[in-house]
Amino acid sequence: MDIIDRKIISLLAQDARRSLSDIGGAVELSASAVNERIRRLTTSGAIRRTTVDADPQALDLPILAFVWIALAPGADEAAFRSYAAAHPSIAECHHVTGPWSYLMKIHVGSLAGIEAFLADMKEHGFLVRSETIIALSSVVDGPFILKEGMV
Amino acid sequence: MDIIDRKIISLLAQDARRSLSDIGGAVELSASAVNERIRRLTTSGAIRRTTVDADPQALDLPILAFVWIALAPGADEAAFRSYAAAHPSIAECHHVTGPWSYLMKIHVGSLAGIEAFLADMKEHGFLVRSETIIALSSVVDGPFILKEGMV
DNA sequence: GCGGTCATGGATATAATCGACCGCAAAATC
DNA sequence: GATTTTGCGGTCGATTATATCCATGACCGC
Repeated sequence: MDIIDRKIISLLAQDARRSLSDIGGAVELSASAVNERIRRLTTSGAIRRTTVDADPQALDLPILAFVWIALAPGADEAAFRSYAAAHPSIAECHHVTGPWSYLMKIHVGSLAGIEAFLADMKEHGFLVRSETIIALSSVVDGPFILKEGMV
Repeated sequence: MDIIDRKIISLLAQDARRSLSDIGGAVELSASAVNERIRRLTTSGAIRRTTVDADPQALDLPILAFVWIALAPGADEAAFRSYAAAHPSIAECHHVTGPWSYLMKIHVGSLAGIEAFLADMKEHGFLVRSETIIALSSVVDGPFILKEGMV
């Protein structure tokens, strides 16, 4: 993982469809060498995957919200984790410091979608208390990766 | 934007390097048709870009934190926005509801990096008050896109 | 029936992949 | 300390796979 690898990752981050020879030109290496480096970065896990950043608006998911939750006492943490992993609306879910247990980032179609989301978690017995913060606008937007179950 | 377009986006989200004929097989369309759909999705903006999801650990940015900030009264919002957009550590920055002005997601190399980050914002005159939440672990991890200035 | 939209299939251009070979630098040996 | 060995990472050219383009044809709504 040298400076060239970083440069390659940075270039791919901007546009993963650039050709190997194009990238090679940018880092002064042959296409083959770049290919080999990308292969190594991928197998070592430094590059986790190549993906597409979609527009949530175009997919009818205009609402971005952050949900803090306190897990119900005695809740099955493992069950919660697989629930969160499989849930199509949950883009991220982090165990965090501070007064709450988890912070989740969710994409939904409407405010009703937030209500349904919270109700579903309550039904599953995970939720005792939560706080929802809605993003009004995004100065710097993270990529939106469509989850499998969301189709 | 029909169900096939969504399926294509979903397939690309999992692995943007799949071949057109491969995707064509999955959605029962020819490679050409898939190519044309992807072209349309890209020009219409439904697909914003193809990118690579990197491992922050591999890039020596093991710490993920969320920072709430209250913008200094009378601070130049436009200046703050361009500062945030250009800042290499800021993966996301959202204007949000609730008691704080902005919620930011940042990747740094160490706890000292958080301190430096906050100090820099204070120096720029944006910050009056902030609260930092550190992610201990991630149940569902968002993609990490290496920002240009981070190389 | 007509125009527009979208898919097909084959031809062509472009790009990725593979294999043989080379050079440098570090480790091992004399 | 000099020399050989070894392994990593590179280049180049050949091969294969893939994307792109184009002409044609089916389907749908008007």
